[in-house]
Amino acid sequence: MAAVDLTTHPGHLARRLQQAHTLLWNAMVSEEITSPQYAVMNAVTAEPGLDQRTVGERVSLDRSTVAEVVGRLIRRELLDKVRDPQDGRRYLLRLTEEGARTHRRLTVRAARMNQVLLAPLSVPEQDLFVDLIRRVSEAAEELRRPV
Amino acid sequence: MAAVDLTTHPGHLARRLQQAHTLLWNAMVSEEITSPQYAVMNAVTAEPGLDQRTVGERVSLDRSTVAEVVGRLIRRELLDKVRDPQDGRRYLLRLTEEGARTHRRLTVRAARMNQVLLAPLSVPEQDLFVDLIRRVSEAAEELRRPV
DNA sequence: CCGGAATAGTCAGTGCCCTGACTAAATGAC
DNA sequence: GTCATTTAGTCAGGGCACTGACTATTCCGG
Repeated sequence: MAAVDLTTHPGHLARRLQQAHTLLWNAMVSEEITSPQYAVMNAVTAEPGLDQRTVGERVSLDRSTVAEVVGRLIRRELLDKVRDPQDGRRYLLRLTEEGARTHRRLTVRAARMNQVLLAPLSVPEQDLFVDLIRRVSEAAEELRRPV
Repeated sequence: MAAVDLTTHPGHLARRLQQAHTLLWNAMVSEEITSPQYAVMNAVTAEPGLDQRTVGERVSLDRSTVAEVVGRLIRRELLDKVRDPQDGRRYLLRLTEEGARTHRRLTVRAARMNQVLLAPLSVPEQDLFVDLIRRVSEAAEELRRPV
């Protein structure tokens, strides 16, 4: 015995929240473009010409994962990658025409999906929820810094 | 332009919360046993002799993922798997001696880790936080049912 | 100017997570 | 009792996410 109730463990709940989100994303936003792919497109929309490392910083992904996601977006011709003439280590990222169109389309759908996802909470609870998650994950990110 | 602030998207925040949790888990609970592996061990502790499908139900994992996680726990000799003599389709799962010991050890550490993870929130906020995540993910799980 | 440190990206390896197709076993309707 | 349906588990394939080792380029101190 001595088993624990996992529904009191925030880590376990975070994983289930993620699952719920992915489920809803596939149903209401896109079956082809995933949420992390959208996040990368969104970062490049905000700051065209970003390099991969900085994109990773913006969306909270490590270099390897960014490289994979970027690779997939390029394969689908939603993203372009060119060497920085100023710094031969960097690649500069930019959305293609189709990438920009896709981003706009998904932005609308993602907003609708967020409403459905948070529908079980009242509006003030929704704001509180977002605030609490943000505070917890930001605090934990600090612990990473001094590595 | 027309980029969106991802810190208002609960899905994105959920992913970051997961990252934060994994980071803390590795630092404070175990580098070998992952949180999903612990969840499976915990389910088997609560109900020894569970089959894989039911374990998946208890910890919110699909059959394929359970099979992988179970496989890794068996390789580490923390778990045993035997055919159900009553039903030749099922495998019954049970912790080994070492598995039970490991589960007890990690339970203590996980409790400490949860405190650290939630430390940025006041105690009433912590309860609220857990309640809100639970409500959102449970509601989304309902949407899966009628598949 | 040159050589060592730092930086951007890649690659291999591990683990989580899902879907869809498949196999083997059990069930149940006739 | 037999055959179609359901069920438990496996497997292939795709995507996310990390670490640690490696390459190429840039930067910086002397």
